[in-house]
Order: sequence, then C-alpha cells, then structure tokens
Amino acid sequence: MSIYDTLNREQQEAVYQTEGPLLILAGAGSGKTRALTHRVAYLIGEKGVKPWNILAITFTNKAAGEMRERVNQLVDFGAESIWVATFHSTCVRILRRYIDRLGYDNSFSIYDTEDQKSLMREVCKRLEIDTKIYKERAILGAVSRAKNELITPEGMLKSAEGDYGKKRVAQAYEEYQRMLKRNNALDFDDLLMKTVELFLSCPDVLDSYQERFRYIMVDEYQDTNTAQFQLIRLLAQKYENLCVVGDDDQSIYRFRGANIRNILSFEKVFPNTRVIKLEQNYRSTKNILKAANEVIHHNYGRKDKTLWTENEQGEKLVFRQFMNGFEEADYLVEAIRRRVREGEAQYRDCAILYRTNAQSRLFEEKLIYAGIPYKLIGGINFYARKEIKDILAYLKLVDNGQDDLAVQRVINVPKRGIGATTLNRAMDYAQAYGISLYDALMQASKIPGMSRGAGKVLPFTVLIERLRAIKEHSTLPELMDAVLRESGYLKALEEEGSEEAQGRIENIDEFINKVTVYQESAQEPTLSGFLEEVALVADIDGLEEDSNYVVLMTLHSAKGLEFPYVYLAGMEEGIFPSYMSIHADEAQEELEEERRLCYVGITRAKKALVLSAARQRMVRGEVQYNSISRFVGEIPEEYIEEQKREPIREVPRAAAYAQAKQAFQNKSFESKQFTVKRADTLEYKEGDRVRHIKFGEGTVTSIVEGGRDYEVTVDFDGAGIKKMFASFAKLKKI
DNA sequence: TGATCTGCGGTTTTT
DNA sequence: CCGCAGATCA
Repeated sequence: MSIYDTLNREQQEAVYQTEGPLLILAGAGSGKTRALTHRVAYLIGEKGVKPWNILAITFTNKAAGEMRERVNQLVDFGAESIWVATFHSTCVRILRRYIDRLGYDNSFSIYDTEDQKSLMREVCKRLEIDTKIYKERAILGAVSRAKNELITPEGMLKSAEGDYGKKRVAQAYEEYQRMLKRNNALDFDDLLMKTVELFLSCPDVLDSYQERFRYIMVDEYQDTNTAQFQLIRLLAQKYENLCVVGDDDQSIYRFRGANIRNILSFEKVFPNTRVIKLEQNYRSTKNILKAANEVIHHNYGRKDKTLWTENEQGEKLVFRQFMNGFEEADYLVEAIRRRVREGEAQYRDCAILYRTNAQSRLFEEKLIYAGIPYKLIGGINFYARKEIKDILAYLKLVDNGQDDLAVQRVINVPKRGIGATTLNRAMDYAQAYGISLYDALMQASKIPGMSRGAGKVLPFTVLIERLRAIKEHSTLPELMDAVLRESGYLKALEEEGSEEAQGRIENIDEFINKVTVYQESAQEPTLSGFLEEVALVADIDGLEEDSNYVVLMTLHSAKGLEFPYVYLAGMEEGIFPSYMSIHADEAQEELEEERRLCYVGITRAKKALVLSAARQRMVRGEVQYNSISRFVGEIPEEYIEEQKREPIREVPRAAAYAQAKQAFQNKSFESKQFTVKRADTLEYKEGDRVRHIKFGEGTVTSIVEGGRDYEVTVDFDGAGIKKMFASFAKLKKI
C-alpha cells in the first residue's frame, strides 16, 4: 500500500503524469492540493527528481506555506529546497539577483498602491495633466492593465495614435516609469513585467532558470494574467514539464488582469497537453454542491463539467431577508452563537462572507457586543497604516538611498521645521544635477537659496547616516529601536498623549513584534528581505488555523478556503452582484464574473450555508433599497428553504430605518463601554512573575493606571525591560 | 511654516 | 459617511 492508493483515479493520473504539459481542471473541493502535494512527493520519491528542480507557484504566501508543510509530511527530506512561492515573491527573488542587467540597482524598493499614487500625482504635476479630468487612479489603472499585458510606454504611445486622451495616459506612463527607475523602485506589476523583460533580454539568465526549474506547477491558474503566463511559458519552454491546476468557474480576478484565455487555450499553446478533470467533490453536502452547480450553469463559455459528491444530503440551504442591515447582522451573529452554544460548532467553523469590505463593520460591532471572538481579514492592511508606513519609509531610506518618495515622507516627520519651500529647492537641485533627493540633501549647503534650510537638513542626513551605520552591526529589532528613538518619532507620539497616538504606539509595538519574529525565523535576516516580505504579504496570510474565532472576509479572500458553516451576507441586487457590474459596458461579462464569485462563496461551505439579504441598507451614508440577488433565485427550491421574507411594512421607511439605527447605536454604545473598560483587577501585581507570548518570562516592575488600560512594565529575563498595555500584552501570571 | 477647515468624491474585488 | 487634498488663517 503506497501513499498514492488513497487518491482517486483521476488524482492518481495527475500524479503519475509527470512529463510534458498537463492541465488539471479541478473543481471546488476536489482535492487538488492533495493531488499536487502527492505529485511533488512522487517526483522526488519515485522519479528521483531533485527537490531544487521543482518550482511550485501559488496564489498567496499562506497557500505556499501549507503546500510546503504538506509535502514535508509526505517526503522524507528535501522539502525545504523546493521553490514554493507566489508569482510576486518569485519575481523579487530573481530580480534581486539580476535586475542590474536592466539598469536598476539590486536594492530596489517595492512601491505599494499609496506610493504609486503619490508618484503619479507628481507625474501629473510635471506633465501638467489636469487630475480633475484624468484621475490618478484611472491613469494608474490603465498603466496597470498595460503592464499586465506587457505593453510598454512606447507600445502604448503607438497605439494611441490620434487619441489625445490615450496619448496623455501613455505620456504619463512613460514619465511614471522614468521616475520609478530614478527612485530605484518597482511597483507590483513591474515585478512581473521586469522579470519577463529580463528573461527576454538575457538568454543566459533565462537558461539558468530553465535548467533549475525542470518541473513547474502553477496553482489557481485561472487567475493568471498575460505577464504571468508569459513568465511561465518562458520558464517551461525548454523542458515543457508544466503542470497547471485551475478551475475556470473560479476565475474571479478579471479586474486585475487575469486572462481566462490562459486556461481556455492552454492546449493550443502547448499542443501535447494532457487534460485531467477532477470532478468529485470531497468538501460539501449534496445540497450545497447541487445549488452551486445550478448557479454556475447560468454562465456561458465555460469548460463543461459537473461536480458530484458521495457526501450526505445535508440540510437545505437557508435564505432569509431582513428589514435592514442591522437586523441581518443581529440574526447571523445570533445564529452563530446558538450553533456554538449547542455544541454543534466552534467559532472557527463559522465564516461570514460578503462582497465588499465595507459590509464588515456591522458584523464587527455585533460580534463585539456579543463577546464573540472574530478575525477580520482584509480592509486596511496593517502595513498601510500611517505610522507603520512612516517607519517603513525610514527603513526603506536606510536601505535604498535613491528612494525619493521615502525621503519626502519622513523628512519632516516628526516635525523638523523643513517645509515645502526647502523641499522644493532640494528637489529642483536634485533634478538639475540628476542626483537623488537624498544626495541633494547631503550637499544642502551648496543648494542656492537654502542657507536657512540647510541648517535644519543637516541633522536629518546625519540621522540617516547614523542609522545606516547602526544597520551594519545590529539586528533588525535593534535598528528599529534606533529608528524609533533617534528620529524622535516615538517621543513625538508619546508627547501627543491622545487616544489616537496611543493606538499608533500599540501598532508600532505590534510592528516591532513582527520584526522580531522575522529576525528569529528568517534563514538569513536582512533589511531588504524584511521590507520585501512586508510588501508582499496578503491579508489572508494572517489567518491562523489553530486559533478559535469567527472569520469575516470578502468572497475574494475566501477563495481556496473552506468552513463547515458559511454565512453569505448581502445577497442583494446592487450589492452582489455589484452595482458596478450591473451597469458596466460589458455587463454580461462582469455579471458572469460575479456569478463565479457566488459559486466560490457557495462552495466554501462544508455542512451548512445560510444566505441573507436586507431590504434597506446604508451605503455611503445613503439609504438604499435593494431587491433580492438574482443568484438566490437561481437556486432551485428543492435545495433551499426560504425562512422569512420581510413584508413591506407600512411605516415611513426613513423613520423605520432611523429607529433601527438608533436601537443599534444604543446597544453598540453599551458594548463599547463593556469591551473597552479595562479589567477591574489584573491577575498579577508588581513583583509577580509573568509570561509573555514572545518575550518569555519576567518580573513585573511597575503597573501604572492609564486612561483606559493599565500600562505594565516588565523586566524580562531574556528580552530586557518592556513597557506594554495590559489588554494588549496578555500577560499570564506564573 | 504649521494647523485647521471645508468641500468633494469615492470603493467592488487584491498580489 | 469618511478621508483627504487644497485653501485659508495664525
């Protein structure tokens, strides 16, 4: 009996077909990860393939980690030398090594969307583009689409012949690229495009990677864009041992450039492709699966397949309509609480899914009020918070002196009396001499008209130089500490003393924790390594399996996950499918994508699925009246039970709404008091021995009563003296 | 130069 | 409804 006997016939075929192009069409819950991991094990164990000759590309870091772990359990050794990574981190690793061939410095920065926007604003200013007419966002969107299609600024300029608007966008694209390069920075899309460019212009580099990656596997293939496809094609074209796994019915990233043709015409690009379909579902009940099948059958132009399962019939799906969003949230939270109370489920078995991040707020408030632990995925990224971005900018500047954006961000944070005038002079000077902004500041005394400003700039450059020196002989947490202290950033926050500032300090503490974890867990911790890890984390990467909380996230984030109990909220026309998709130029196409998203949502559920809608809902400060989503109607009655539909009540709608809102706010006000109120007593006192999750054991040296929490100082045996908030630090008396 | 005010517009989804 | 960019004032 071998490990492969537990697989079904199709899965086995996928495992044994190791040579040549292979397309696995894997339906939701069909055990594709199992097939993939066994395939890797088979390659290593039976075919004698060296682990380092295998490349596995996943969609998120979380998926990569899981894959590595599961392979680890199957093979005796060598799993750690398999290259398992996302497209973006793969590209970064390659570019860190070779991007100098394209005229960039290997210590390039990675710009996030906020950085991109600042840069584009600057571009528009320079080109005198009126951002009232051409919005930065729109231009960036066009640039991103171009990059995903591997279209260069020159290419765009050519195709813009005669179209003034398009020409302006192309010019902006060109200038934007020029500025990125001058800042020695790449945006997300560049990571892919520059790697393709590198391979095309340096055949020797391409060849070395073709030799290295003799066996290539790509997960979530339906969500690849043209640039990603070309990247794979180039890498695979020598040996053609390329295995892609995907499900055209789960393609939900068209808006991000995902090209469904990549899956639909894979067989044309690789003529000898073997196609295997995995259609047996191991995840959901019959009712759930059949409902999903029915919904997705309303789409055209899909590869035909029908999932089936041997699982039990299960409960019928439930649909309920409520008067408004508050009642909906109330009910779902109550339903979860009941399931847990009755021992049917644990919190971690339950997920609330919705179309847009904004919908999460109501659920959060209700969950807090109910005292139910929850984890919110998505929304504003931790690393996008102002204070974190500020610290990151310092670190980036220490790492890459050409990053003008980072300089602009922190030169006057905290206040150093360096204003717009000084900064502009320095920027003009930098431009005139073709040097970076930071280098210009280094020669501040030479800059005309800056006699006064120069005196203020000097301490700043001295600070950065000092930090650079510290970086050379310190660990990252030590460097962080130096940044926080010597820049005066922490002090400024502490002096502010507001509740907001306190929150920021807590975030910074959390950030220090992350740096510490990185320092301790990375094989070879470096500043650049840390910065890129930060740039490439996805929200979903923060989801830990072993903790026990209700999960809240968008349908997009839920892809690839499964939960016993799923609550699909906001099933309303205009919400899901979204208003945008209904009114788009290509409404048919976009609605089909929404339907695929719905299919993804339904198929996340293992045991039970509840769908809900609200008759009226507050969207962007306005009351909206929505009818029930068409997707609900696409599920035949035999699989779904409609528990309650709100009658149209003869109350003035606005008044009813105001009432509901009032009631809700009263409750949530109580809840805030309830949750924010610090514990009346702490389980430890001064002099006690306590344990902290990261710092280990230590002695409490002081406890100070703060505004809404206790500030505890602990002298840790290993980590030294730390100050922390009691509710945040979760210290345990020992 | 910094701090506050105000008006506008924006989100659908994310590596 | 919220956040932010630009304008205005101290």
